Amino acid sequence: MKDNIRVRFAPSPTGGLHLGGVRTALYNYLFAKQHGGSFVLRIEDTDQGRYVEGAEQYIADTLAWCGIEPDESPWNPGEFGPYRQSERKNIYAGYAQKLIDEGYAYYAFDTAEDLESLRKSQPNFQYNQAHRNNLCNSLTLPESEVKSLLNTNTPYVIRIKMPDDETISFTDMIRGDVHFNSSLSDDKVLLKADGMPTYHLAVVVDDFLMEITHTFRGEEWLPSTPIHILLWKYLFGLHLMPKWAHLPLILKPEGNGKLSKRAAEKLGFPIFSMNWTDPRSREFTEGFRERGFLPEAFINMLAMLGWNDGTAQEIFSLSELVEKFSIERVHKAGAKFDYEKAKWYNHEWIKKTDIIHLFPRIQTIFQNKGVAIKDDENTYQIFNLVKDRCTLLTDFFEQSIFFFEKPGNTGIESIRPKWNDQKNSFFTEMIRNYTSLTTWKVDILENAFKDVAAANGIKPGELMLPFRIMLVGGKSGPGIFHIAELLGKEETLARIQSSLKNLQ
RNA sequence: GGAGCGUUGGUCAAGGGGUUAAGACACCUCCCUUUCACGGAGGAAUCACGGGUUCGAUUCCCGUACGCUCUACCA
Repeated sequence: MKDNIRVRFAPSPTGGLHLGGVRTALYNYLFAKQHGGSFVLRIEDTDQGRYVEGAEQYIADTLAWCGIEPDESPWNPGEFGPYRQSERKNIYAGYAQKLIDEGYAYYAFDTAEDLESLRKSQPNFQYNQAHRNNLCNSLTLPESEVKSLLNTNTPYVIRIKMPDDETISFTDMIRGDVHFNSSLSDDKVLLKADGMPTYHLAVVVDDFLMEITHTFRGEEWLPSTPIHILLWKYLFGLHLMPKWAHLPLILKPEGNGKLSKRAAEKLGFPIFSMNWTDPRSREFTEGFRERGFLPEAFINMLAMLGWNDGTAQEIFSLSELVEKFSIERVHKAGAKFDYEKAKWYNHEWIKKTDIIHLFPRIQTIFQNKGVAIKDDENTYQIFNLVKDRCTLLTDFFEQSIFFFEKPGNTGIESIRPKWNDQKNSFFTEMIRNYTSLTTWKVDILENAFKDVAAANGIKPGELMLPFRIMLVGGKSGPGIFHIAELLGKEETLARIQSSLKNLQ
C-alpha cells in the first residue's frame, strides 16, 4: 500500500490560471504539506487544439508567486515523469488495449461528424447501451472487418463499455456517500483518434502511475467520477484508488453560475492571478498581482472561500493554513465571489506587513508611473505613515505622491475665496518661525503653528485646511504636521512660499 | 429532458433537537481625528417552502421549489 501522501494539481494549459484553479492548487498544496506529502504538478495537455503558448509558464509563475510550488513538475521532475501528458502519449494505448482485451472497452469507427448529426436529429442522443449496437464499432462489426479497418488505418476511438444498471458508489471526503447508476453515463471516449487519451483515461492512468493518494478537483468532475471509478476497478483495482474530494465552485457575485472571465470583467475585478495576454487574440486581462494584491492576501482569501477552521479567525498565513486546513471542513455549496471582501483581506495584509517587504513592489508601481523613489529611511517613514489607508499596493501611489512631487495649483484655487490679509500675514510669519526652527519634529511644528495662530488671533481650525492644501494639494491625507515633518524643512517652506506667491 | 450536487442575513459563514442563531465584508448611525482614511462603539438584516418524527425542529426524515454542474474524439 502507498503510505506517502501524494496529491496533484492537473491544470490544462489553455490560458490564464483563474481563481478557482489557484484555490484547487492551494488546497492540494495545503493537504500535502500538512501530511508531509508531495504536491505534484501535472500538465493535462492532451487536447492539442486548445493548447495555448505561454500558459504552462503562467501556471508555474502563478504557483511561484503564491508560494505553493510543486515538489514535482515538468521543470522539476521527480521519479514519476514525464509530467506533461503529451509526453506520456505512448503509455495510454496499452491500458486502452487491456480494457478492450478484457471486454471493458471497444473500438468505435463512427466519425465525429456522424455523431454530431445523430445528436442533432435525436434530442438526447448518447453513445450508450441503447444505441451502441446500431453504431459502427467492434461490438457490431464482424471481427474480420474490425481487423481490416484497423489494418487500413481507419480512424477510430476506443470507448468504455458502460455496464448496464450497476450502482457505483464512493465516499467523497467533502460530500459523503454518492451514488450513480452506470446506465446513465454514455460510453465515453477513452482514446481519441489522434492517439491521445481523453481526460478520463489519462487521469486514471497517471494518478495510478504517479501514485496519487488523494484527488481534489472541482465539483464539475463529480458526474464523471463513476467512469473514473470503473476504470480504476478494471485497470488497477479499487484498493489502490485515491480518495476523492470534489471542491465547491466559485460563483459569480451577481446572479448565479460559475465565475467567468466575462463576469469578472463586467464587474471590474480580476479573475486571473497575474496579467495575461492571450497570444492569439492579443486580448489582455489584468491580474490580481498587478491590481495590487499581496500573494499572502490572495491565497488567504482563496482559502477562506469555501473553508474555515471553525473559529472566528480569518487571517491566516500559508504556514498557519498548512497547519489548520482540513478537507472535511470544506463547504459543500458554491460560494459567490466577493471582491470587496477580497480587498479587505489585502488591506489586512498590507497593514500587518513590514514596509521593507512591500517596498520593492511599491517602487515598481511608482516607476511605472514615471516617478523614481529612493530606497531610504525617509521613504519608509512616508509609506509607514500612509500604509493603513492603502487597500491595494497601487494605493500607495495615490496616497503618497505629494511627498515626491509638488502638488499642482488647483488646490490653491479652493482656498482663494476665503483668503485674506490676516491669513496671509499668519503664513508669512509661519515661514519666519519655521525657518528659525532647529528641530523639525511633528509636535514642535504643531505647537509653533498654534502659537503663531494664537498670537495672530486666528483659530487654528481656519488655518489647517489652507496649510494642508499648500503641502498636499488636496483635502485628505495623514496628519498635516506629520506630513510637514517628513516633507522636511526646506520643502515645506518652499511649498508655503510658492503658495503664498500664487495667492497674491 | 436526465442525473448528480447544493440551499443559515445583500455576500462569506459558525452552529446544530431547547441558543438573545456567533463572527467577518458591505450598508447605516455615533465617537475619534481641527481633513480624509484607519480605528472604536452601536444598528438594521438570516435558518427556501410543505409535510412528518418529537413535548419541542433552523438542526433528523420525506417531498416540493429553486440554483448549479455534467450530459464532446474539452478539460
